[in-house]
Amino acid sequence: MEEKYNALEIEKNWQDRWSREELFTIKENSDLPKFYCLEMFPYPSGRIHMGHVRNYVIGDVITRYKRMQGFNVMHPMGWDAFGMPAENAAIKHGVHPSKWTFENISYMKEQLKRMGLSYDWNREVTTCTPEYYKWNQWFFLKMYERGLVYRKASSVNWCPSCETVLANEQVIDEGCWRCDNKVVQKELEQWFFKITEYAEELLKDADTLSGWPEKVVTMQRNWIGRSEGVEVDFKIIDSDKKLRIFTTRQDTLYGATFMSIAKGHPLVSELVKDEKTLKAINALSDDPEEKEGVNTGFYAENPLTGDQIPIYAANFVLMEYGTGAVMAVPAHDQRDFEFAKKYALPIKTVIMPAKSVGAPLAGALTTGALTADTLTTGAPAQEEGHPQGEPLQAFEDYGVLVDSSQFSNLSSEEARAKIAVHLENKGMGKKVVNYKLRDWGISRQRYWGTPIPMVYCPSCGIVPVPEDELPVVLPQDAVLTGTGTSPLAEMESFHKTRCPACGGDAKRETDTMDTFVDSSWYFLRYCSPRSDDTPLDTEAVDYWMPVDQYIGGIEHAVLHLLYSRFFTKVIRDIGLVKIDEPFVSLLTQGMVIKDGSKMSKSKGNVVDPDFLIKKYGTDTLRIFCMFAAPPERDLEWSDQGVEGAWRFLNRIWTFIHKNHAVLTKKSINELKGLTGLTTEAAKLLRKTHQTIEKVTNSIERDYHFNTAIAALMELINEILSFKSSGDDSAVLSFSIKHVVLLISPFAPHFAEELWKEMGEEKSILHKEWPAWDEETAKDEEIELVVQINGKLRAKVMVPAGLDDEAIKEKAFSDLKIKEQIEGKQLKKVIVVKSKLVNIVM
RNA sequence: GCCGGAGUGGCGGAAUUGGUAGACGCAAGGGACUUAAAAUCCCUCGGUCAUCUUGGCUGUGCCGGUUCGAGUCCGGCCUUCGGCACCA
Repeated sequence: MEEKYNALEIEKNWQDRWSREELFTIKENSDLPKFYCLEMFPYPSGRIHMGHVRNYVIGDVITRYKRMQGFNVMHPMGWDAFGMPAENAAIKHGVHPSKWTFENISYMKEQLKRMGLSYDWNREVTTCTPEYYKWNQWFFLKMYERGLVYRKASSVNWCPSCETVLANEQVIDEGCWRCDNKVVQKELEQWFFKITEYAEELLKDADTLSGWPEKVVTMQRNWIGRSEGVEVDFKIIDSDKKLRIFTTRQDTLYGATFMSIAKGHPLVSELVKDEKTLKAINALSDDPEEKEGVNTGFYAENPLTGDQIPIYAANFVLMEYGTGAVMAVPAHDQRDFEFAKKYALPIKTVIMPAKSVGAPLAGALTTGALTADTLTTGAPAQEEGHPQGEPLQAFEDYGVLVDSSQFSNLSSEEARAKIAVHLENKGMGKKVVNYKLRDWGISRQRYWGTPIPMVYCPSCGIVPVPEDELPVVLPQDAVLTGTGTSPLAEMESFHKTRCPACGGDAKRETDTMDTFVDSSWYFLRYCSPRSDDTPLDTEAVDYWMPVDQYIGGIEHAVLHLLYSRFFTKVIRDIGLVKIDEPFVSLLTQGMVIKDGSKMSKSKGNVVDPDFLIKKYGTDTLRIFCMFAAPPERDLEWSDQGVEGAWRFLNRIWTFIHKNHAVLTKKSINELKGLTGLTTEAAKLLRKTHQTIEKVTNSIERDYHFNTAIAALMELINEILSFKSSGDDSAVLSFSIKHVVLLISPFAPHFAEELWKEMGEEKSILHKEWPAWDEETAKDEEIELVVQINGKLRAKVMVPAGLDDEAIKEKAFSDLKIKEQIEGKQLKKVIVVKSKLVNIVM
C-alpha cells in the first residue's frame, strides 16, 4: 500500500479539523500553569514574507511544545493596522486606506492559516478599529490627567517624504525609519509623552531583563544614556545674568579656559546686541565634522579660580542636552582642544596620568596638554619633529589633579565627589543626573491613525475630550490627495466641534497618534480583547501577563520594546496591571538572507512562501526554516535545503507506510529497560530514549531547533538501517511513534496524519510530550579515547561505568599503546571518567 | 571614536562545565536500479604525505600564553556585522 505524501490535502484536512474542534481556543479557567507566547504582530502590508514565516513558525513550535508539556498556552495574533502604506496606496490607487487594510488582513490571515499556525483567532486584535483605538485615546487622557502628556513647540524631526514628524527613536542614521529619506529639523508644536519621567525606572529595571539578549538590554541602557554630574553657575561679567553649564568632569574645572554655548541658547539673544556678531552666530554651520565658533565678546567668571574667560557660541554644543552650555577644558576634552587650537585659546593641564605624578618633568607641561610621548609612556620626553610640550590631543582619561588649589593631588574620582560637594556648599552648583532619552513626540500629521482626543477652544484653551465621548472616530469620508496638510485638517465636518467645557465653537486636534502607541499595549489587550467598558480586564491580565516568550526582529530593540516597557509602567501606575515589565523572555530572530543580502522586494531576491507551500506543503517549509539555522542567527536561504527537508519527511512517510502492518499491531506508549531484547533492538530503543532527551534539551536550553531536528534525522537514519532479528515490532513501533511525536511541533499536519494512520484516535495535540528513561538511555559501552601527551593514539570499546583503575588497565592493554610506551618513563596518567585516558611521558 | 556580537570544510551549521573538531543537512564525485531520465538506494567527501586498508603530520581568523590537554580560558592584534555617535 504505497501511498504518496500529499501534503496539500493533508494540511487542508487537519487545519479544518483543528478549527472545527476549536483546539486552539483557550480560557483563563485552567488548573494548568499558564504560558503566554507572543510574536510581534505584523503590519498588513499585503502578503506574508519569509521573515514573517520564520518569526511565526518559531512561535508556533514553542507554543505547540509548551502545550504538550502541559501548559495552558495563549498564542494570539493581530494586526498593527494603522500607518503610512495604507495612505500611500490610497493616493496611488484611489482605494480607501480602510478598504486596502482590511483586504490585506483577510488575505494574510488566510496565508497564516495555511501555515498551520495555532493561533486563537477569537482574540484577534486590529488596531485600526474604533474598538481598539478608543483605548489609545483613553490612555492618552489618563496620561494627560497624570501630567504625562504635554504640548510644546520644539525643533522636531521631519520626514519630507512622509510629510510627518518622527520620534527620536524613529530616526535611523539621520534617515526616516520607514522610507530612509533624510530627516530634517522643523519647528513645530506637538504632543509629547513624558517618557523621561520613567527614565530612571526604565534603566533600573533593565537589570531585571535576564531573559533578554544582553545586546538589546545594552542598547536600551545606552539609549536612555544616564550620566551623573553637576550644574555650575558661571557669573557673566558686566551683567546680572549667570551662565549655567552641565559637566560630568567637575574635576577639570580648574582647567576651564573658555565657555561654549549653543547658538540657539536664549542668552545669545539676550546678551549679544551687535548685529554683526549675531549674524555670524546664526551662520555657524551644522556640519558635525568642522568645529566652529564665534566670540560673543562676553566673559564669564570661573567660580573656583575667579578667572575671567571668554564666552563663545559654538556649533558643537547641543541646545537639547544638559543646559545648552558647557565649560571648555581644552586640555581634557578633544572637541574643546580642537576648538582652542583653531582660535588660539589657552590650554591648561589640570589632570595628569596617575603613573606620571611625581615624575621630575611633570612641571614642563603646565602650560600645555600632553605630548605624543606622555600619552604612551605617561612621562614626557623629547622626540624628533615634536617640540617639547607641544600638545597633540586632549588627555581625556581620569588621572590625578594638578594646579587645582586644595584639590591638587586628588584622583579624578575623589575630586569629582569633593568638588561637587564644595560647589553645593558655596551655592555655586548642584549635583544633577542627565539623560539622553528625550520625551516621545507622538503627533503625526497623517490621516490613517488614532485621532488625538483634544479640543482647542478660543476661550478655554486646550480641553480634553470627555471620556464618555470616546472614541473620537476617524471619519471614513476623507479625501487623500497626497498634497498639502493632513486630510483631517481640511475636513471641517471632523474638526468643527463644540468646546466640552463652555459649549462654544471649538476645533478638534487634527493630528493623529504615532502608530507605535498602538503597538505599545496590544499584548495586554489580547488578554481581554472584547471587553468594551475597560481597556483591560484586570483579572485576565493578571492571569496571563507577563508575556513569557516574545519573539520578533532586532529592529525593535529600542523603538517598540522601549515604548512597551514605558506603557506597561504607566498602565501599572494607572492601576490596571500589577507587573513592572511586560516581557520575561525575548528572542530576536535573525534575518532571512538570500544571495548575500536580506530578502526584500527592492533587492529582488524574495522567495514567496505561498509558492513553496503549494509545491511542498507548509510542513516542509516549517522544517527547513527551523533546521537551517538557530533562531537568533541569520538564515541563509537555500532552495536545495528545502528539497532536503522534503526528502526527510518523505523518508519517514514511506517507512511508516511500508511497515504499516507492524506499526499498528501494538499500541505502545511506554517502553523501557533493555532486558530480553536482541542487541539490535536494544540499540534502537536506547537511541530512541537518547533522542527524546536530546530533542527536549535542545528546545529547553535555548530553542535550538536545528539540533533538535538533527537528532530526529539521526534517529530516523538508524530506524531505516534497522535489521530485524526476531520479533522487534514493539521496539520499532515505539521508536517510530516517538519520531512522529517529537516532530509534531515542527510538522504538525504531517505528524497528525501519521499518528492517525498508526492507529491513534485522538489528535496528537492532546498527547503529552514524551519523557525519556535515564537507565535505558545510558550507553552500555563507551568508546574510550586513549591519548599520549594529549594526542589521540587509540580508541578502545569498554563497558560503561568502570572505575579509574579498570579504565587505565584497558588503556594500557591496547596493543598500539603498549608499543608506544614500551621502555619509557611515565610522568602521570590522567583519567576522565567514561571519556578518555591521557598518558603523559 | 565608544559599546556589543561574530570569525570552524565548497556551503548552512554541530561540539553542556577545557577532554575524539566537523554531528545533521546541502552541494560535489563514484556506483546500483532504469531503454533513458526523474525519484530512490549504496559508497566517498577538511588539507597533506604515505607501505592510499587499521597510519603519520597538520587543521576552528592571526601571534603569543596557561594546561597533561584549548574551537572553548587569558593577553595582544586582524577582519567583519550591528548599535550609538559632537550627550559635555
